[in-house]
Amino acid sequence: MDYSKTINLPETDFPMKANLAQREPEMLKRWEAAGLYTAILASRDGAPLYVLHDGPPYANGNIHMGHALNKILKDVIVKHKTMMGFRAPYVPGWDCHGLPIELHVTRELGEKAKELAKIDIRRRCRKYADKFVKIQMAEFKRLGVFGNYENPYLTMAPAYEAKIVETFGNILKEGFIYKSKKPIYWCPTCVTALAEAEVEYDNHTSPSIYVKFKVDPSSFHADGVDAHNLFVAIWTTTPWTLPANLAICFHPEFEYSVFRAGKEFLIMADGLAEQMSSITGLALEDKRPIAKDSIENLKVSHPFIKRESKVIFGDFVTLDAGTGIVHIAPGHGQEDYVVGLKYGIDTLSPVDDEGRFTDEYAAMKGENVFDANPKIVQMLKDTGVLIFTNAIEHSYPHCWRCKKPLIFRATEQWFMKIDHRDMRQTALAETDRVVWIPAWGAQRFRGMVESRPDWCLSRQRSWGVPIPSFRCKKCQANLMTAETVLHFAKLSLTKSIDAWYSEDIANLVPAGTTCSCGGTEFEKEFDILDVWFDSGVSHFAVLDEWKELRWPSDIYLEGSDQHRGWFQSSLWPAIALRQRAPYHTVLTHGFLLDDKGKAMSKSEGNVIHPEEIIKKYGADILRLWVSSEDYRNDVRIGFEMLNQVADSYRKIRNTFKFIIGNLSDFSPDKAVPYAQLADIDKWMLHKLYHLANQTMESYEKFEFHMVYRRILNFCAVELSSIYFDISKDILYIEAKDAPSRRSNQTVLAEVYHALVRLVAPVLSFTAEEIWQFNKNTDSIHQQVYHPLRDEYDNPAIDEKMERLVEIKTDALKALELKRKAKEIGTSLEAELVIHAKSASARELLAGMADITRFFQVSKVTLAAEKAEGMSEYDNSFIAVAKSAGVKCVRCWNYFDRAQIGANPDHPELCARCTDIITRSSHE
RNA sequence: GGGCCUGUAGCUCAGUUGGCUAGAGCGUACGACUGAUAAUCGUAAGGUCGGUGGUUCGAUUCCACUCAGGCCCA
Repeated sequence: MDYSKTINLPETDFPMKANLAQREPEMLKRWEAAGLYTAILASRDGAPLYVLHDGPPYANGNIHMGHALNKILKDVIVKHKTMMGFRAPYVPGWDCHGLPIELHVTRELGEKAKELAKIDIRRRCRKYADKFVKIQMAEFKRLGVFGNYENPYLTMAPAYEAKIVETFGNILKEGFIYKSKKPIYWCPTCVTALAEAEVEYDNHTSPSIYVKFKVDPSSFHADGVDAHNLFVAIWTTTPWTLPANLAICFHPEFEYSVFRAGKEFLIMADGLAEQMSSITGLALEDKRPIAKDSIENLKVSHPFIKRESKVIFGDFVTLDAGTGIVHIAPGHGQEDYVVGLKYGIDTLSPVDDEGRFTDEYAAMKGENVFDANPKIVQMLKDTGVLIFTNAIEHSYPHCWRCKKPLIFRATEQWFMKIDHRDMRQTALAETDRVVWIPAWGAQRFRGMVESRPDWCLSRQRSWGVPIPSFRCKKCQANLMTAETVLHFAKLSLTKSIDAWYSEDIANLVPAGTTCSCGGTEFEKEFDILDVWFDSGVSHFAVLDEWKELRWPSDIYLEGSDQHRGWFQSSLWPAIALRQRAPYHTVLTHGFLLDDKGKAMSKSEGNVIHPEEIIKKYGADILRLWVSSEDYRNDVRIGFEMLNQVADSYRKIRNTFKFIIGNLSDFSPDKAVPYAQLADIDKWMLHKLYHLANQTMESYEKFEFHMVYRRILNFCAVELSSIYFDISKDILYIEAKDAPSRRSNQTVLAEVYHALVRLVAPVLSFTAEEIWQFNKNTDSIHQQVYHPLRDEYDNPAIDEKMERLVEIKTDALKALELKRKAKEIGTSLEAELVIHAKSASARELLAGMADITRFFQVSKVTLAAEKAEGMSEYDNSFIAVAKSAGVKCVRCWNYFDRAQIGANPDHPELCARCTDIITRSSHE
């Protein structure tokens, strides 16, 4: 007779094969149709709020793995907090203004771009950004990231733009904004400022000159040195910047000496003397080291303009070329500018928009700086301060558009003052108050806050929020007050920000605005705000404005590059206006690298796209992968890892399938009270209790890789390998409603309810699939974590089971030997004789009710002493023998012949199976 | 060149204040089962804890240097 129909095999249509690539999009449709995000928030009405404020990705291009990592992490946090019972809204945002988009648009337009008005460029940029917001939104949704996609925040939305202007106005009102000069890349041909990204490096031939700066004889004394013939030697490839020279810069740690060159004496770095000699042919003799304090005391004058050149120090000076002393023109070089700020040196830049000298260098007024180079060299020669000249070819910045060489030139820019009203101090205090994860973020951030210079807020571009400053036509004075800015902010709300470009200036300033000179006619200026300011005020524009949110946020979560970026650009406006940081916690993740630990780049050809992974594996695998990595460091990705994660996924999925299948005839009313459960059931609940607590704790600490680890281990070891394997003898074999079977099912149901929720923040699709498979009408994501009763916590049982599992481990080794010897196949064919080493373990074994089931053998004999034929293992002595008994064809256990077939109707069954069969056939 | 960070089995991660033969899961090999079956179970083999030097009775854990890699500056 075929008894296989009489056993309770797991029964379920829950598919083993996930087929995520197909099933997930269907799930997304259902979620969307059900308005799930809104429903989840509604289900948390009145609950405590948890605000994760989204850092806006740039609306340009498709998303990459970095985006996927970032958004999935955010989503896991939001879903976890929701499971914890919080109301955790998530408003995604996009950064829409800025150079990359403007460049894209203008490059596409080509020559036509020059003819288009700013407002037309802006219109095209807006359209372009809009397109990618939509694309990225769809991509984020596909990852299973829940959020308010109906009403996201866009930095180019009218209300947001108005908020940017308003915030700028408020900060101006508090006295943080000032205008000053700063050097930037400038194309004299196109008459425009250029951003770093628009600069192309190409070879260019420049004059290479060594120039001497005269030292005031009263400032230096040394035996054998004629102080009246003493010079500091410098080297430069831009003679035209010499009229703007205001200082010479030494390295604070290099060795410098006075060298005799004929009748003259030159000061330069020891390390470059030889190189200079060989280039210039100048013999440098009688080296006399010169100490740093002597250098500090030097008074040096400009080579051809009657003024002092200040002696300063900077560690950007190198020994690669030149003299080890750098000529400093703060108006014409980045390093010059920075070191100039430090020493309080003026930012002189006597060059106009077309690259011609101005009144400030009257001697060559109107002369193009590149044309002026040879003239300056000639003049240096005539004045007798030129040591040497030739030409060199080197890499030099060029304009991407006209391909002509660029200059670095100081222009008027708007700045936000950092050291105003103790803002830096307040920022540092706030830095200490914020929780940084990982902790080293605090140090890194602190260092940046301590040293950051004033924030240059203005850009000479088209695609951004205009700085509404204007000029008096009469006296040319610059006019911009809090009143005029706030007036425009209001106006932009009704008329759109583009009014700055389209409307007459008279309509944009408050009525009656008058310049101090009495002028009432104005003209607009067209600088825009740094896009970092746009996103930096998102906490005002979003947290204050969306009714479901609150200022400040609980957490910001971005890549660690944002320590310098968004975390800071968000901090300063917040400190300036509210004296506190807009976040309580700042969590950072590392960068995505390829499987060898190298950065991903197109040129390396090692880029993996999220789309690729979703197509091949599904979003849940990608999400599970994210959770498997310790994202606080850089994370590597490769197909080996993804395959591993896919294997883990299958383990978890099959665990659920097994549970579901074995619960097919179970309902809560059939549950068995805790007190009546068998030890192993209680043990399982104990393990579950701790798994749940530890998993939730790991979520709380944002250690998702520990969540992954714990759950996977639990599924593989506690459940699959131990509990399920042992329980099958009850679940399959016993009568459907046998108390032991109902006990198992009670435990399985608890495991199910706890586990499906614990897994949901990560495996969002699969958890929902499981949940809805079980005829639930709501979403798993509306649930809270399954509460487990404290009575499940049972350390005594745990201790006991631990000891028993140790013995079972021994037994498995013993059985494996027999299997290797081809004496047995399944362990049920074997019998064990066990003598545990410790008395306590012997006692435990003796007290076991289901010892053969636990060891999964047909017979266990407990020996009082170690006996002949036993082998030693870690915790016991064990002998294994092939059972001499007969197999019950139903339960597959082996019994003495006498115990089989007592009932003639069932000659091949053991007593237990006979009993089960006969009783069920009477029903 | 500077600031910060990372480097434990093939992979992903654990390793409490320095102290027993450095752990886990996965993968791999071999095997069992065929009543979780494109599943499940078992056993086993894998590590000079990036390298060198130092402190210490003793270091994966502390210090210095170094190599490789990352982020941010210059």
